[in-house]
Amino acid sequence: MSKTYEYPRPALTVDIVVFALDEEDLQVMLIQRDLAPFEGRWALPGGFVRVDESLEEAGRRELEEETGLKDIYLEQLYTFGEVTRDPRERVVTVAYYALVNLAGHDIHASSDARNAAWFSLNDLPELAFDHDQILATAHTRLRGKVRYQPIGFELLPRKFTLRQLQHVYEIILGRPLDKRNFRKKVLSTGLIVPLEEIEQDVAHRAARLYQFDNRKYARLSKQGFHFEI
Amino acid sequence: MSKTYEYPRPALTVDIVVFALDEEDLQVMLIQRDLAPFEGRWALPGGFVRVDESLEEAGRRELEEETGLKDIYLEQLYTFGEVTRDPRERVVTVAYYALVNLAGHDIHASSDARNAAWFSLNDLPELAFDHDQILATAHTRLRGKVRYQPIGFELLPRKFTLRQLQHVYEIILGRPLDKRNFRKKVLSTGLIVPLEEIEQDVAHRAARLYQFDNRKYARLSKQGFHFEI
DNA sequence: CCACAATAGTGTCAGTGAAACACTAAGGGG
DNA sequence: CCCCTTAGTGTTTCACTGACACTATTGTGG
Repeated sequence: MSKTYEYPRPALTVDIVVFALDEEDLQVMLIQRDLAPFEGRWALPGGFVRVDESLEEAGRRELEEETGLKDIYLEQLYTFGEVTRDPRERVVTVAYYALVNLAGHDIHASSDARNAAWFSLNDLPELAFDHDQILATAHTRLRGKVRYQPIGFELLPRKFTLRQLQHVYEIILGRPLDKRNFRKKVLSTGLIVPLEEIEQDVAHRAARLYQFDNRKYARLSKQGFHFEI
Repeated sequence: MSKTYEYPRPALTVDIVVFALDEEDLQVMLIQRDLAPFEGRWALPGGFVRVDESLEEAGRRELEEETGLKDIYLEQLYTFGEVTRDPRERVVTVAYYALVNLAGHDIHASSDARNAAWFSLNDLPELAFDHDQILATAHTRLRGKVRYQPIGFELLPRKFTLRQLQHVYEIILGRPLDKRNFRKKVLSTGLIVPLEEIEQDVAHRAARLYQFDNRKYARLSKQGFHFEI
């Protein structure tokens, strides 16, 4: 299986920043390393790109192998290629970020028996390699992107209340939003459709459930529509 | 110099989309290939990443080797890694885009004796590999980015008239802008400072020259300032 | 069953920014 | 000196943003 090349090549990996949301704040999925270097440190899930799979395929495969997550929103973030970012040898990594809703997915211990866990962005352990930098880049991108692309929905279940949606935006943007203005703006896009359903098992007036209209968004996007919160 | 690895590795390259502007439209720098595959076809400048240089260093090195361009605005675009994008073997490429002003740089034939030339985006030859896709991605990014980051200046000489600046925006955005509104908006940022100088050798009333205040922009950026046209 | 607690849901007004719009000023060329 | 070309300048209208407070509904507990 070994292979010889005329010139030395950097190793190529993918790393994935998986974001989720709980009541309090943004969470990120980390894996505890069981090998040197950085043994015992927490790191982003990821691994080597095989020669017969695309970068995104590699990202999805590694994510499922290490955390059990699949069928999630995944987008390329940036490629990190500083010469010394890995102490062993030259490693270039293509970073992706992913958004999941905590309720919809089981996160299980990885197949490699490594430890996988969610961490609040406000309470992170020290990370291996340059993963703190990758994470910071992902966080910045998320904050920027959420304002002009409808990706907030990826962090929620398919049916959600406007309160939940506002909460998503408040946590990502890091500031409170006005309820009435938020509802006006969101509904005025026509992309959030009300359902004939209300939330269940709450100890107060139940809120109406809404759903994001993906097809309408796809149609509008092609016409140069510009979503904005 | 050859090297053996336990597992096969994709080759890693960088490709650069260099934009410039003439009176009419956006131009891109292409190189005519003198080797198979796609011999004789036009392609983006680029080449292999060495193990002892970062990705951006590789991009700048290749660009200077192949086109003579240096000290220009360069930013990472996207990493393309489809399995079959190169017919020879698995090649992953980190794409960058660059902005230059035509007047300020000499573009010379490459050291590899390959042919380098500017092409209008509206009149492109067929490109090698997936370079048409890379170019399209770069064009989209440029159009998006120009609206909320002051990169339009990179396409102009250091001293420019407001007419020239408006022209840059009109060509990138692909639509005419109102002269008075444009001037108001641009000047209201305080980042474009008037000089005690006017343009020379024009057959009509000469316009005042302006200059972008990089230091002020850097200062404002840190404070979360949001440039927008 | 009634009072309370908790969240859902709704409209207006003021201020700000965006877009539309046309004329006078300056300078070179013939 | 007339003409051509581009520079340079303000106002008004309209739409959108942000600030702001009360009533409605439902479950809980005494």
